[in-house]
Amino acid sequence: MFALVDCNNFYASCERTFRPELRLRPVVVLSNNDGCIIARSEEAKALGIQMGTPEFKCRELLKKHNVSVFSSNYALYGDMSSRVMRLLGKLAPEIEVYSIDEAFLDMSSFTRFDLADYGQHMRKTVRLHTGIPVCVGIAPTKTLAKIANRLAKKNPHYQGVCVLKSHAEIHDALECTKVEDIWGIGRQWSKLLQAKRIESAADLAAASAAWVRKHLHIVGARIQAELQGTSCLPMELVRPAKQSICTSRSFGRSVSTLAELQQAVATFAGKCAVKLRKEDSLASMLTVFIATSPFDESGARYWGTRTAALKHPTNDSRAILNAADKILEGIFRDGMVYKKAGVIVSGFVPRKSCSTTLSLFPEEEPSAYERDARLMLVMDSINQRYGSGAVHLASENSEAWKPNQERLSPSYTTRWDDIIEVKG
DNA sequence: TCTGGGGTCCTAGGACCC
DNA sequence: TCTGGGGTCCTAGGACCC
Repeated sequence: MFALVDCNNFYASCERTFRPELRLRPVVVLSNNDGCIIARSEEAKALGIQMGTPEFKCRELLKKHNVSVFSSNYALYGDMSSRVMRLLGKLAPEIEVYSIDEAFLDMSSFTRFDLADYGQHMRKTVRLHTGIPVCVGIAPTKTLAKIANRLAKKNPHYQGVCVLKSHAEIHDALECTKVEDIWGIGRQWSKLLQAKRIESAADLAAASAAWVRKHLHIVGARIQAELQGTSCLPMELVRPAKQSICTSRSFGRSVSTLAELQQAVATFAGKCAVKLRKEDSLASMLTVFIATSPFDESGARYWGTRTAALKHPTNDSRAILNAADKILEGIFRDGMVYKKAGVIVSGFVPRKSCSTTLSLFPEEEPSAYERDARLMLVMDSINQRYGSGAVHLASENSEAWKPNQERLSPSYTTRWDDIIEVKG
């Protein structure tokens, strides 16, 4: 048996934990640049505010109902997440942290427990120690646990915990779940399935396996098997190493000149390099993209992207910034109004496999590689101590290219300055 | 006026190898 | 007219997730 523990309205709940007067009040959290609504409290959902709506489109509604609106505060959510996960990790022998707000737990050894009771115990524990409300779904496969969790959230009579164990329980749950609400079935596949009159999860479980294999490929075949109760998706206990790292940003304003884009791309490339060093790996490929707004009907549209191999695998900020700048010059088109840009590093090789070539003359000066690595180490440690951006390459400008966050809450749990501000 | 950011996996097809 | 069999690697594109 697998349990899926999922935090309710996670970002909104994080904000509310530190503002108890907002309990029972509508709260929403915005995406970067304060663009779209990405989290809503139950009260905000009840007002009809949809997930992903641009803020400007429901500004009136937000104002009319005195909704509390927050910019997204990832320092806060990340820290609250790790507190929740630490607690969950103690409640089961194995945990897979699936996303910032959900985790799978291995319940296979809990045969002597009443699983619903234990689910309640988990909920109470997390609520007591973090203030975050969670729901629990328990079932024989991960996909069914997802469905159980959804039912626990939707139907109050479950009181936050839904266990699907017997054949009948599972069948009833599949009957009342639409295909588009199954984990792994997105918009395109829903359309395809509905056209074939496959409308509920029960329909999909009963559909022709050959048809599913042909049209939804191996991924869909696995989903079907999981719905039928055959577990295909095992617990993943260690986070697999990243295969790519991306830093991208929509601009709060229009950008047209190469010089401006160069500064933006240099800034994003610098952030990629820092993330890369944190992962302790080297990248061998670099992608830069620049784009006009997909929503602007008037101007010319353009999506420019190019990937290039780096001369040597590296995580050196200077090498990555230089290469990114060259790519940018190749894809830049004059006369466009750019709204977004990004840098992706990929083709990772572990650092250890590259730096171990021993020098024949160890008394000599350190190799260029070691010297560069030390320089980056010094940069990172200065920034760690005095705040990121304390030292940076001249072409970077984090201040100029950071997203708009006009309604940012204090980082209550990760910044001393912000805690003092709360007291004051 | 104003529309997020960061990921993964799979398939198909082409180039190339012996 | 007849034209093998079995691979790998790479890339683009399409689907999905939170």
